[in-house]
Amino acid sequence: MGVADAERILAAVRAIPRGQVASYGEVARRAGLPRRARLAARVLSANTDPSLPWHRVLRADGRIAFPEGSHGFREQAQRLRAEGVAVVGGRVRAPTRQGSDLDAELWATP
DNA sequence: GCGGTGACTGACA
DNA sequence: CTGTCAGCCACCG
Repeated sequence: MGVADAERILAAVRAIPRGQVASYGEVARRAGLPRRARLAARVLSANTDPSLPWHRVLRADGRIAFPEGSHGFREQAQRLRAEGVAVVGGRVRAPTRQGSDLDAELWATP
């Protein structure tokens, strides 16, 4: 593994549009590294680039990965809300079936 | 080398 | 809805 993998993961994170989110697993998959969700998490924890939209990355179930109440948790929730993403109880509004049709791709948020 | 530890996941109970 | 559990893999003592 190496810098190349980390770079691809960072690129995948930077590719998440404003107001949208993706899971660690998805980020890894888009980086060409399927099943490497943990690596994606590691890369983010090691990241120093302040311009990286790390807050758009969540767990597969839509919950924020940090423990509730922690600094990271609060900052991520705040950053998400700042760009219009609804965060309720540490979790991003999931793609509830009844909505339109194909919002299963990425979770856009009103 | 070995065991513990995560910004993780999908399957199953 | 909550909880386990087996995979997962880089890192660290």
